Amino acid sequence: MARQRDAKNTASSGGKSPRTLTRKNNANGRGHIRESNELRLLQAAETVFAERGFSGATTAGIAARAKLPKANLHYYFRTKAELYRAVLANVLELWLDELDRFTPDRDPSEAIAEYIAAKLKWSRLRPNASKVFANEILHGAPFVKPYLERDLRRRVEDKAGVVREWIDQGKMRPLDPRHFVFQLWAVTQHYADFEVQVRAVLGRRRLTERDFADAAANITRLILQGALASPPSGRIRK
Amino acid sequence: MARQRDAKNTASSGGKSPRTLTRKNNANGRGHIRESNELRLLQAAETVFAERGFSGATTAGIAARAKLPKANLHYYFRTKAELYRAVLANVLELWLDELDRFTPDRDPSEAIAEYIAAKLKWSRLRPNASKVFANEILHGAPFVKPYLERDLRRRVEDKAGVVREWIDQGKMRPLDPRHFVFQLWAVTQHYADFEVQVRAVLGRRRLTERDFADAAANITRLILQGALASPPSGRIRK
DNA sequence: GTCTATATATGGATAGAC
DNA sequence: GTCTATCCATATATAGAC
Repeated sequence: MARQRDAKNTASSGGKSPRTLTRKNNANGRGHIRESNELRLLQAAETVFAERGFSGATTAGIAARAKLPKANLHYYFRTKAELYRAVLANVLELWLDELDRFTPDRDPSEAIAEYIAAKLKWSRLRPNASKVFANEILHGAPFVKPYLERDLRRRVEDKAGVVREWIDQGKMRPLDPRHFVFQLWAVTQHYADFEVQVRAVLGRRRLTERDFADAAANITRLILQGALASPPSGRIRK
Repeated sequence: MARQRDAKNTASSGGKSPRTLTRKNNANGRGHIRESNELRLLQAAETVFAERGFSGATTAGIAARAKLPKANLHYYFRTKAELYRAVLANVLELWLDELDRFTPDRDPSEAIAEYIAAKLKWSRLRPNASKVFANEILHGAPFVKPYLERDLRRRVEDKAGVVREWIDQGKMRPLDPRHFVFQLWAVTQHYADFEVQVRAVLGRRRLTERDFADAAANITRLILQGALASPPSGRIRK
């Protein structure tokens, strides 16, 4: 019983666990402690899971980074796996809606450019979120496989339909929409997931905003030139 | 310091460790046992490190998969880290020379298409090698950072020079050569590293040769259309 | 609701028999 | 050169005092 806590309630939604209602955390504004502690743990966990992976991360390490005693962590999140799930849920929520810009009525060049910019923005602002997800997928998606096979698949199918419409309208070159989405994901997330390598090659101690601007410009040009029906060349335009 | 064994000696080069020379492993053809055992351990390790990461992998698990007792593993590779280094060295060797097709005199469209095909081939044939490397980078490259900062950086600088020449010759659009290389890496390695996600979205139980052929076709078209100076449109050609 | 102290498990590494 | 038995460190999780 009271041992089962929902991973989702930590994902910034307001869903309080029953236990929260016990003492001093209602109308008058209490429950701050729980909320702020959970948030600190989630942030710490995002960093540590990104740096060390699931197995490499230790609850002691996460707690230390959050500046809370280890037992406290286990009070808020019963197991390491539960905390990990909560972190993953955050990442998915972060990315989920960015593909929504793909609608048949929009200009593909605009929608695609915006999507690239948005994903790169997350790679810059939340590299650890991206890394945790990458690590999860890399190792066979033991936690999020069902999500990939249901929700993500549908979502991509859906947006693939939009891309097909763009192609039919003569706005894009003929291409496989699903592979196209893979390519968008790959090039944008690369700057978070392979950050160390990017830094090494560019000779940077840290990636600057400028570097990300360069990346955005290069990616956008490459993708748009590569995928859009070239306006100057004499393609059929309805 | 005698504790440090060179990672490279295990990487299929003939460099035998001193200990190898003790009993029955020279001219007359012995040392088979060692060679075959090391090979089996390396293959098992590649799989297990790919599936679980460095911390998640256990020497017991690797030994079990290689069908050798755990102590045997520690006989051939003193520590888990040493075995891991050997696996990494294999991957690097695998990829190292593929960029060599980039030479100023070659046609960029050919060289680039070949490079994409080669990297995709490795993603198909040795996905675990790619995953081990991705995992290493993801977690800050604790083992290969020096390699990235010296060898890899120089190599990319070198090939960036070639791309610049191609641009100057009017064969490619103006773009940042280093980011261009990142994009090649990202889209090709994606099919190994994010394989589970690709499978989920495509609804495959396994990726087929056909899937890789589709990926190759889509990537090649996108990149070539995106990066090459378009012959039909009226760009300046020296 | 917080934290110290600890039970229990697991894994890396090695000693020492064969 | 091989492998069983074991040492020791570390990690998850919880009991129980505050």
